[in-house]
Amino acid sequence: MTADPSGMARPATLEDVARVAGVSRATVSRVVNGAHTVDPRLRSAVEQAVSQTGYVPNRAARSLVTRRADSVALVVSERERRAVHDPFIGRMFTDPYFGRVVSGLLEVLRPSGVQLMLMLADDAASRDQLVGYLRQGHADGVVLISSHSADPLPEMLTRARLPAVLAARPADPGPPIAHVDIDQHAGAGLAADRLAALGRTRIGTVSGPLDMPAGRDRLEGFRDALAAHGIHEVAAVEGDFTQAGGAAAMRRLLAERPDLDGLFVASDLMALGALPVLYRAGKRLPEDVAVVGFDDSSAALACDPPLTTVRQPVEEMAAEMARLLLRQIGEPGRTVPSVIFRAELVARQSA
Amino acid sequence: MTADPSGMARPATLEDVARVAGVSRATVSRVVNGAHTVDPRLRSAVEQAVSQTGYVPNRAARSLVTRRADSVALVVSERERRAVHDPFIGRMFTDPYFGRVVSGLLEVLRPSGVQLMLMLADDAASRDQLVGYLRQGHADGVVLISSHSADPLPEMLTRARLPAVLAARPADPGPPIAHVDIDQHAGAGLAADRLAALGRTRIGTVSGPLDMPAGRDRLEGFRDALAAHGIHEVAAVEGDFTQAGGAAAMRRLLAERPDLDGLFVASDLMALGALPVLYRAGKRLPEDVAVVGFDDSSAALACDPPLTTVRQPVEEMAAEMARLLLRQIGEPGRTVPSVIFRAELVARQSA
DNA sequence: TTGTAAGCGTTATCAC
DNA sequence: GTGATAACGCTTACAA
Repeated sequence: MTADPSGMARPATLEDVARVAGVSRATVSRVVNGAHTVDPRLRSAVEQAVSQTGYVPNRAARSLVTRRADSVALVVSERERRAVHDPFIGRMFTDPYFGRVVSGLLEVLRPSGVQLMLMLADDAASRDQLVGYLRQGHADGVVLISSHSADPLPEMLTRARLPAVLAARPADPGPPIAHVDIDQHAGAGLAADRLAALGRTRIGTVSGPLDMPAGRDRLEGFRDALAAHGIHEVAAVEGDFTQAGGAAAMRRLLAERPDLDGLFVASDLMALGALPVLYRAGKRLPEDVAVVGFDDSSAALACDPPLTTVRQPVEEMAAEMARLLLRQIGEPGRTVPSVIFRAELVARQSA
Repeated sequence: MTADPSGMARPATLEDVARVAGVSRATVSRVVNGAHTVDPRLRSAVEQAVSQTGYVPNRAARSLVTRRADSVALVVSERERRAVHDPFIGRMFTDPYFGRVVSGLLEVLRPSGVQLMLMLADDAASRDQLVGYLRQGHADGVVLISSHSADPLPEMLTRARLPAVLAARPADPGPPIAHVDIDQHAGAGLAADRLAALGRTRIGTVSGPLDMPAGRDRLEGFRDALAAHGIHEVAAVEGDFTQAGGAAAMRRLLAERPDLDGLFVASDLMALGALPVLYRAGKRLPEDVAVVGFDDSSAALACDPPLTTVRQPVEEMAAEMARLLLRQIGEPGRTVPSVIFRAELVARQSA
């Protein structure tokens, strides 16, 4: 950063550093890459030259020869956008879940010097382009957040032999691809246990989309645990994991089961939409209706009263995804195991 | 994608395509880059060879020679993390605002074939590293979301002559750097107008952090407009733009001004935290207290009743940032103007 | 342990 | 209009 009077000088290259330090390019390269086979005296000369010139490696040049990008892509895969209703792309981006994933990924990626690229796939063309980029080594691997189980991307990534980790269990007849998830079935069971422990018997649930493994698993887990408590009848309506969808589903559920006293909403965000509907119907929480959510996202605290919910440690899970991905990138061919986290109930005041 | 029996074959290069098409590398490069100086017959031969081989340009190689990365960085700049309370980095990531920005940026960037990298700067070391990367051409420009006005990054980017656009007005004695913002002062005035029109006179406000231009401008704009309505006394407490902070500030405000009948909360997220505090104090909305928020984020709809608020078209603003940045990248040296959007009141049921 | 030199895949400057 | 050919900045055998 020192000798830069012209203001817009060309960034220093390995060659420049070598000249200043009085060694060869190769030696500088070794020092920069932390090789152990360098004379301590030369090393410190090089290190001084590096800071004197403000040298930073050119990633494009490095990438070209190493065939690694030192970056990974966070791919958000969505259904095709609905032209009219969604003026802007990426519904997922405004879900609190997304930010938590980013935070967890960066926690691990940053210390490793790996950059994070953000990509959106929402139709066949964008998926093809995406896989093309990745096959070119533009990114070394993929963390995939998929919003629907018919998504062809996991299959495409597997076939292209690209390191990838899914942010949820893949769809059932899917490729064997590493993923990080919580035990959705058991987690939903905790919600059932809670309602049963409170003596609630007239049970309803706003489920997630049933074409997503998470939606399906939570509904089944809830039902199974309820059955174990001797409750076999449960009114269920399908939501879409959005707040507005939660409100709409709640209205239908209430029409179907006006006397309900125990409610499981399969995501906090949907609960945020559902609660006002309950209030408008004259219900008090938790006296009239005990409500349990799912996620333990910021939406749970946004509820009034604060929502009792099933905690999903999204940041930790994302950090684990990053670790799995880096390992997979580091040891190509070796398949890494999936990791399933345990869910736990966070008791607050709604149930 | 056709001739790929080995599964993990080396991606096709320009050379490969040239061989298949029976032309030179240079011609293929011209076709790929859309040059007009190529014979239509050769062009179509090349195009066929491209799709036959599944060729995708290697960005690293291209970058190396063009000195452009065809990517921009979304930099989130935060104060140093507080070791104990924040187990994970990037508080900004979980703000609904962040997702909206991403969505708006991608809307413009994607069609331009420009990738988005996500970076976090939260201490001196990370800032230096960041500027180093960028000076190396690792990204062509920066969209900066800064969470505090003492942030040295705008200054650093300006000095390094890096194309950059700020997601808000820079701090007052700051570098002349392009930014996109709304007219915060006028926007907050709309909130004041609304409360005045409703006949409210015992006014309070939960402001944003006063060390941020947005926080300061909204408070001043609110006060100035109120004064124009003949209301000169207003109780103000400082919040931090988070939900928990909104709740805490609301408690202090209520202690100071228990009889208040008109409230302006400088962000919807803070309002989400403030409302339950009001309810617990026995206030009804909007009868006892009329409340106006700011942002028109998803949090406004999460409020019960739905929050009357000042709309900030974040997605559109982010799209504009992307456009400004691309223009700045395309015409180096030329400074682009800043863009100030108009705020508007969205009337719902809280005021 | 250090230096030399050969690429990595692309664009761009030339002659043709 | 097309084709050689020389960079771009780096890593990595291989030679010394």
